[in-house]
Amino acid sequence: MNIGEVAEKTGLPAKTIRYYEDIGLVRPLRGDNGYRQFRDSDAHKLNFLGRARALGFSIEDCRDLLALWEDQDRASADVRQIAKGHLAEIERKITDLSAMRDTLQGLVRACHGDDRPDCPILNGLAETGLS
Amino acid sequence: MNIGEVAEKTGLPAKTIRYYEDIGLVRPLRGDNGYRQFRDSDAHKLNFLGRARALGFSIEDCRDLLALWEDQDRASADVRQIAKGHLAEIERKITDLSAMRDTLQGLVRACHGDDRPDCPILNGLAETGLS
DNA sequence: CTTGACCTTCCCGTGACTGGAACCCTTATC
DNA sequence: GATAAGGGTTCCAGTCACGGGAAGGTCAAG
Repeated sequence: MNIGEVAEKTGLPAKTIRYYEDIGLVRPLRGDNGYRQFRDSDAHKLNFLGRARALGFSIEDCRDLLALWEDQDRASADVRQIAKGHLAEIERKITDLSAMRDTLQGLVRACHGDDRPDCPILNGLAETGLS
Repeated sequence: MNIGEVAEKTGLPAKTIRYYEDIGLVRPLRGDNGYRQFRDSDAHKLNFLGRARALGFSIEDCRDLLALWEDQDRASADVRQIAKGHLAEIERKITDLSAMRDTLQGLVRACHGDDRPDCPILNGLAETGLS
């Protein structure tokens, strides 16, 4: 099938699929007209990639996961290792964002938000550790 | 003061400070030797920028916040608007990441993670919406 | 034969920096 | 006066994972 069809099936933009070929994640055949010809196995790979990306895995993680997926002799421990690492990263981000949210919420709540210039948000941002 | 000193005071890397000058967020003077000369007001601006960036505000938000900070006749409502918009963005990110975490946690828990190839994580990623 | 949808490659831009090369200035030491 | 260390300067390239758009080739329908 052509790139448009596989794009629709996988939900990935054609641009993204071309990019994935560029970096060697997928290797479709080529027809006489130069068009990419995707096999079912290519579509399944792209589907896998789309799901992994949607879970926030980096492209390099995806590359490793794909290799493990293809490897019938893999150890599930290797997969789990990658997933746990990524999970930790996600949790770190959530922690960071939650801290930002809490601070920002405090400032927003303290600000009356009218047409006067007095503003606890700006005061909070201007707080100095400078000597 | 020179860039090294203001970098230490604000906690921002010198590279970042040069970048901020490049994009017009701060405009230090120049000495006869070509070195940037930062006034206290520059250091305070950079401190403000560092705090706003640490709360995840984009550079363009920072630019607007800085302008409001400098404007004695600002309306605090304008500041609050920016902050609330950013807060909503943060909350959206937290929601997205939490969904990823939940899915991933489910997969990781289901995976025994030993030397056998059978792996619920890979199975989960391979699940297809393809016909 | 033409139209329009699809495909191709190629190059630039994104955000917010970071790293590195090549070079200049200042200060201290020998 | 020479030299070395530790500042500073500019400029260019790279990051990550694509997206936009130009210029052009291909295919099916009318």
